[in-house]
Amino acid sequence: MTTRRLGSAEEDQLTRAERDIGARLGERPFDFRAMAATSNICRAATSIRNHMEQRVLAGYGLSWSAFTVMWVLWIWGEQETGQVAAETGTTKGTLTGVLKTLEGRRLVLRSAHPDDGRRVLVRLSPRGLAVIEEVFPLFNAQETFAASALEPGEQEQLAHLLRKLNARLDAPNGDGVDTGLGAPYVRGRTTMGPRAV
Amino acid sequence: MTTRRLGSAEEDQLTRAERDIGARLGERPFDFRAMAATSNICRAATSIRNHMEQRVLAGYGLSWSAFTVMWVLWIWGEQETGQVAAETGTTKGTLTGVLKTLEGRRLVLRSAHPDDGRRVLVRLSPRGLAVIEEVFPLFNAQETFAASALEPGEQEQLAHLLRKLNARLDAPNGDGVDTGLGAPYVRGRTTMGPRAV
DNA sequence: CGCGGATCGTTGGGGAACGAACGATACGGC
DNA sequence: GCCGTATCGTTCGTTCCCCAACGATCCGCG
Repeated sequence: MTTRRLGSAEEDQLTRAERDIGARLGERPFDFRAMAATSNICRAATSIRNHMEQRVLAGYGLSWSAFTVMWVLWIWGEQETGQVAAETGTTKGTLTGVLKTLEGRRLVLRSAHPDDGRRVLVRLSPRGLAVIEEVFPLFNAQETFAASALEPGEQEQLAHLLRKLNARLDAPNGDGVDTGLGAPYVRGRTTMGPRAV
Repeated sequence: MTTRRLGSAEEDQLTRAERDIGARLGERPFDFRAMAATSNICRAATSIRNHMEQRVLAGYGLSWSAFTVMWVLWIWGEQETGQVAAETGTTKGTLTGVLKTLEGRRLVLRSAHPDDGRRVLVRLSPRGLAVIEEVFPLFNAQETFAASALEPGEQEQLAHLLRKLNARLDAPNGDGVDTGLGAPYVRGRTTMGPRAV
């Protein structure tokens, strides 16, 4: 093994992919520390989400987005749809569709804003409340399973490091219009911008 | 506003969302440690991916999946499409579409397997090689930016913790058919072969 | 050989998500 | 009071992705 740029102390812990990458790119001046951190974040998030969708949410016919919306309404109560969109990390247009689905299944209720005719308030229906109160314990149990690879102190340290990283990414360029309350289980975008090349 | 700068002391603390969650669910016997770890992973991954798509990939008209495929071909060279699908974490069907797009843009080349008529080999075209060699340094520079919220030692520790967590999630039930080489920037769900549920 | 089962890549349908454009509503300058 | 501007939620068109079939190909066994 001829990799030397990567951390030599804990090479035993590197994944096979990371070793191959070091062998392929090790001579180039890349930031392998940052690469290891960010790529493992992406990988972990994908694994967690797949795990949850398959083990918990599929049994209730809930998409990740739908679960996230219900979670936000559960924690913070009735809200305007714009706030929910910001907190769940989706666009307003997407949220309209998600809410339509949830409303069709009688899990959420829409109501007009008392003072502002443009706004719409959303809240969990009694049935939606029952669902999230049943689903989330299962969800949390799977979180426990995933985190059980780490000691409690390690779990806290992981969260601590990620919070610092998130603080940097959430507000990179000014303007205090941050993503709202910062709901944890955010959902990401998928599209790209203009076509080039 | 840029004037609203949180002191580093506060950044150690929980996010506003986490405090609200504690206020809302604190009385219930949930695993808040695991919740903090997993939810911050999801949040960080979303932020990273959005950041990369907007700052780097959009300028080249590359989707995250397309970038991941090109990255795999860059590191591991010519491969069968099935291997690429497994390593990038997409289904075979999705990969067909991605490869069709990339082939239409002359970034990858398909060729028949010499021995097995069912299989198809994929590799980067010279133009695709030029693109990934131009894009990845920019990508890595943004990784550096994201990770700059942490000290080098913290970056390594973060990667270390995530590797342990990934190891647990990647092979929970040993049907042995792991996800291949374990490409870092995985996307979507890994092709789940048999019906597990 | 020849046939049945297994494996591979492709296809088509449906769901999710984004961005841009649209009507409806609220607010402020005149 | 009125009209231009801003904001809010919805709709529309596109892109992306998963999944369940499907045809093509390979392999083992009689």
